[in-house]
Amino acid sequence: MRDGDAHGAEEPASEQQSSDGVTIPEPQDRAKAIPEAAVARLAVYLRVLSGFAEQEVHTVSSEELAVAAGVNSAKLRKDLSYIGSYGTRGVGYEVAVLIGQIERTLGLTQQHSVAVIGIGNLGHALANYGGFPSRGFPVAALFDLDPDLMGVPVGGIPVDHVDDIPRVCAERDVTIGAIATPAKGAQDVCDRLVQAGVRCVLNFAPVVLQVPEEVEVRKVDLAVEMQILSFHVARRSQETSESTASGAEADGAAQSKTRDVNAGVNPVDGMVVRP
Amino acid sequence: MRDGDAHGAEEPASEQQSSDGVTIPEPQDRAKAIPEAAVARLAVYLRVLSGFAEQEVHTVSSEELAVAAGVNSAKLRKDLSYIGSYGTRGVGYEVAVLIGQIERTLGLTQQHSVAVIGIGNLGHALANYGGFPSRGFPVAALFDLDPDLMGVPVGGIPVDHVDDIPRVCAERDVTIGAIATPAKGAQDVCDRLVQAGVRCVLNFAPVVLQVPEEVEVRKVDLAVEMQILSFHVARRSQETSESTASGAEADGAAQSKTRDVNAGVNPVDGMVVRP
DNA sequence: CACTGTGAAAGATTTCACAGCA
DNA sequence: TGCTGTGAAATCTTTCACAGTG
Repeated sequence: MRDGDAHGAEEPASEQQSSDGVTIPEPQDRAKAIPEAAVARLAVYLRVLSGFAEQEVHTVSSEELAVAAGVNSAKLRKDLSYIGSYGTRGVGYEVAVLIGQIERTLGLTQQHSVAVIGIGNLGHALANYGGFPSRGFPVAALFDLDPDLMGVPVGGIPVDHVDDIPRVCAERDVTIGAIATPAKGAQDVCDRLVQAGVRCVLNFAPVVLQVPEEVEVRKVDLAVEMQILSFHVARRSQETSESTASGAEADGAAQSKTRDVNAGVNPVDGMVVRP
Repeated sequence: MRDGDAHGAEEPASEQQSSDGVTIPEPQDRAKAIPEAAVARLAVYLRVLSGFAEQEVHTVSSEELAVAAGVNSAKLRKDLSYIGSYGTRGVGYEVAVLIGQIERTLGLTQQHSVAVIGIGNLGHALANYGGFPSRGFPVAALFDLDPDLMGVPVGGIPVDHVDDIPRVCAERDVTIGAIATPAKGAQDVCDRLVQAGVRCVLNFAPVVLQVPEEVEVRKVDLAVEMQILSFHVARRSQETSESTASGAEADGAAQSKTRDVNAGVNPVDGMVVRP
């Protein structure tokens, strides 16, 4: 679920409509027409497709791609239909074409420089995360409060003071800020980022950030994820009642050791690099 | 969001219905009746409420709580209505009561031991994350492949080898596994966790895990979050067209330095502890 | 009177199922 | 024939708006 996004107000929406009142997917508002939920999945498809490309797989059917991405094929086809018709009936999709189109749709053709604020464990992990640069998100700036960290290079980039956020972000053309500070400092850091013209924030701090409506915030909250899992544990143990025949045994196909399809996925994406 | 969840099949749903065919919210399936989306938000309300409790605020209205949590008050009231009627009309909610009821609903009255697999930067961050133990998720076991790490304590817990997952998880009664390994190892680690009886997985590796249907997986994927942000940047810069009067200036109330409401939220939740 | 709790409407997302094309 | 692309139905989620209550 979703998942977790945190922006209150909606933009005034200057709906582009054809004169007869029916919204048609013209180039201009094609982007606007894609459901939020589908966008999130497109990013997943992109990763899976990269895996296929690496294994020299050139064509996939909606069914294959759907299984690899963990969704059903109808949903996948509908999602892809939002970005256009790039499949071949009776055959499937060309991996390279689909990658290109999804990248275009997600705006990945241009680079987005990232600033990481809060260089603790998580900040280190983010600064070193191989998946970012390789996917068009170079980490361009690091910030912290700790005087001992100033100038210390982490993942090749020297740490600056949070007071320099406006200057440094402007200089290095930062478009995304990743807030990995403790809760207390998060809103303050966020305000500085907004001042500096950053319009996209990825918030790891356990706080609901207050931002002007033109700023997009996405929140990653570990405690919340845990609690959602906890809810499901609780719900299950509560279902001690009937162990329905069909429910008892696993789906056979589902459990299998290290499935081929994802086995070699994008090695550059290794999550963790030790300091 | 939202967020992002990743479980394919649904359970066969042995719907409890009253004999006349209308589903009534009996204690048994009360949990089942709560929409997935509402569960995620309940966890957020819980955090905000903890903040209020700490500031010695004993009563909140739906409006206050909604603002602090970044949702609208109608949604908040509906969400709370799923867990029961604990408000007082004309007054609001008692903070302590609400905290208790949400905790009960989310199954937080019992502890859930967590195992972290993959002790790199992210693993360190997770092992040291103060928000877990304080919220009923003690980190009880750490695993890695690296021989140099075996027995080394991280956040007070010695690292074990991934081969010992079944034994150690059973011994320490682990219910949640947090996979912070590189992509390659993730499915293998996941399989071992499932073998060990773990039914809840928080997956940070950029892979779609294949699991039996009784296992719940939640995925946190940084690259995907970035790409969603990228999409919104792209959409906006595409909207170079009309700069609608209302859209140009910020919402006044929204932007304000370090809002009171969240200023002192749960200090124990500090995201990052330096090694 | 102020605020909760909730049916019912509106909107968004998912699923179905099949027409249509290579 | 096999698979895509997509209207239409089903389902889930949000919002509205107001009756009901301490």
